Amino acid sequence: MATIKDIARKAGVSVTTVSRALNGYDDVNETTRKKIKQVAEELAYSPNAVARSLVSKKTRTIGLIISDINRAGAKDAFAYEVLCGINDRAGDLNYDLLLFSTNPSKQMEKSYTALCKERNVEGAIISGLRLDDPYLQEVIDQNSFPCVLIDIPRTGDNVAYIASDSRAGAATAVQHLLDYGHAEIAMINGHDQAYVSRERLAGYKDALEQANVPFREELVYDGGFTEDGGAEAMYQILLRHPQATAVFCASDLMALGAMRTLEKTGRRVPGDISIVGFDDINIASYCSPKLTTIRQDKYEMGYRGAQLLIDMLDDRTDNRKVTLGNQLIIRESTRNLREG
Amino acid sequence: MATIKDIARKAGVSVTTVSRALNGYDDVNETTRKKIKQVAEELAYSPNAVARSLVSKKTRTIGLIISDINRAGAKDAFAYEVLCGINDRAGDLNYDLLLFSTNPSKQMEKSYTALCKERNVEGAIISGLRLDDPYLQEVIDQNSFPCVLIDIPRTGDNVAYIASDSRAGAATAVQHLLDYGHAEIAMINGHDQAYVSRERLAGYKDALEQANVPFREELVYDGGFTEDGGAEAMYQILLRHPQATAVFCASDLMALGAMRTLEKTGRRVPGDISIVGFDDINIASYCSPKLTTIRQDKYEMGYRGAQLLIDMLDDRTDNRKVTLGNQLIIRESTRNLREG
DNA sequence: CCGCAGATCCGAAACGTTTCGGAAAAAAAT
DNA sequence: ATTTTTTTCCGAAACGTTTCGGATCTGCGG
Repeated sequence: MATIKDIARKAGVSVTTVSRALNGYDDVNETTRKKIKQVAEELAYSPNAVARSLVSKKTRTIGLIISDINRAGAKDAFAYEVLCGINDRAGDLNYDLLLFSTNPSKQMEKSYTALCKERNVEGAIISGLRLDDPYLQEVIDQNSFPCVLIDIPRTGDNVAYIASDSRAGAATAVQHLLDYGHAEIAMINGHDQAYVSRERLAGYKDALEQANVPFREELVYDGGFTEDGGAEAMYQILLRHPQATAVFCASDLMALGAMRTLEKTGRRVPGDISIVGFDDINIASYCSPKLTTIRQDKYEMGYRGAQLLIDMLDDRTDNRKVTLGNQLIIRESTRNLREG
Repeated sequence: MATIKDIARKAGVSVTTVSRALNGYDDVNETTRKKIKQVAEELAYSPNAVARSLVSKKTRTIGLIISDINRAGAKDAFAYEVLCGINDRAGDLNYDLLLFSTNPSKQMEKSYTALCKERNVEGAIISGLRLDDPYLQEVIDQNSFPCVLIDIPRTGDNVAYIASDSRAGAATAVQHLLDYGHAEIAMINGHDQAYVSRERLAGYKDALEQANVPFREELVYDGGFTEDGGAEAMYQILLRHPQATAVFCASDLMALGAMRTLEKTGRRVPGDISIVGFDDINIASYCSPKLTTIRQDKYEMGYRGAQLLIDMLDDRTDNRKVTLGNQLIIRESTRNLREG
């Protein structure tokens, strides 16, 4: 590996000059610059970013802590789409992404903060954390690097977040069912350590209240955000609330599980029961019946999240909260009881 | 940011001792070690990985060049699943992942080799490259870091690859159609700069030859690996080869496109035409009819690819080629003409 | 001929670690 | 009491860059 010193020696100049020549400073004669560049070429010189970072204190790297990058997350490609958004925006602005090996199986020995500090990333984007994550608070309190949280509404001096408006989205979903004349609407939620679950439950209540339908706690089940959990919750609903005509699911994956249960037990969707999901995952528009759902723009979350982080890095913003809107996509899984 | 020097000063020892104490060397008195650790704690010391890398020449980082991480790739989550596999294995072995910002829009100014060398990654995994990628050859010829290619069958001193056996997989798929009594089988391929396309075409020919069915070039169309491309290719097939009773698609996404065309034109799958795909993407088991396809274990590709790379890093293997088997998954999109 | 401005270059320090080769002190062996 | 070993420590160099503060040289106006 040729270094700047090798070039200096061979070109008969100092390392200072080589550095300045290669970095385009203007206090170096064009002839020497040519010469230096040529020598660099001959030696197949490649700058050492590690050494550079050490002195410049810049790594041009964004740390990524995405705890839901795993096999299970392949169906709803939530993490993936967020990642794509981040990757695209970061790429535009010439930042590389450092994906930390957060090992979910054995508990981590190092905090997220420690990881980021050690590696000198300039900022970090964190996604997929539970509210009870032991290291979350430390991230929020820390003050050494800017940080963007995805779907976790916490802010700090150095911490911003980007989230989709789960509450309004859920309200829209339930409103849609109410508009279609459904009165007894059950809900399959995720789990109570997810921010989005809390919000979606709140949205569910909002819509009911708006329509003067009393909220009944017993109509809400947790499906843990998994397909199997959704399927299981649906069984409970069928058993205990046979009068329910609609179910609002806090994720499409759980909605898919619920539909599986309904199919197995001979119910028709939306004939007997209407289903509305949340996310608009890819499968939603291919399954049968096609799923009515609330679309979240996950790519946009990543893209805007990366932008937000970089704005913070450059001190270009004081904004610490970004909320994205969602959209109701009506497909085939909901039935209008008021028509025929 | 407290450094090792600060600790040394405050603890009244040399930096050498601090370094050795913190790194668990045994030539330091346990009392001093305690003291040093305590001071480190007080100062909230966090080691600087950049400085460490500079001298140790190790970054414990694997470079990732995955050119198909983008929005379009969300449906077939190929890149995603591979990434998950890599992430899991790399995480187990305590490597972090550096995702390079390969900007596909504007042509890149730096080669993959240059990126990896500059950042001092210990090795790299490359996926999603076309055979005519201008920088591919350079990677293969380079000798400065080990590299694993995914689905690109090229090797070198420092370059290994992992691929799924596309040829055998394709042959199995076509064989399945032949077994079901189909005689005129069209094919929708990807594009000719993809290795897998070439292999799948070869597999298609293999199966035909095996069954003494003459290969007819005009039955093969390119769909560019996109859903729309598949839909378009299907129109061509319907128009020009109305006798075809089955289509083998080189990807599930194109198969989905083809089914869309068939539905629009009033054909029934598998009643009128049988379809078999390739990949087994998530949607394949949810769409209607459910898609018969060849399953590739993409997660496994990533996982084993990471393992292979790390083996190379540790000089633990001479193996430069890994091929994974595929599996025929029979669902609902193929009809057996021999029964009823 | 002097002084000065601009152009071009360089030495040395700094970034935060690791590690080599040895030194001082304490303990053990002779 | 002297030598040898062991334990514990440290100085200094090295990794490959950037950058600060000059130094040297050239040409020009006065």
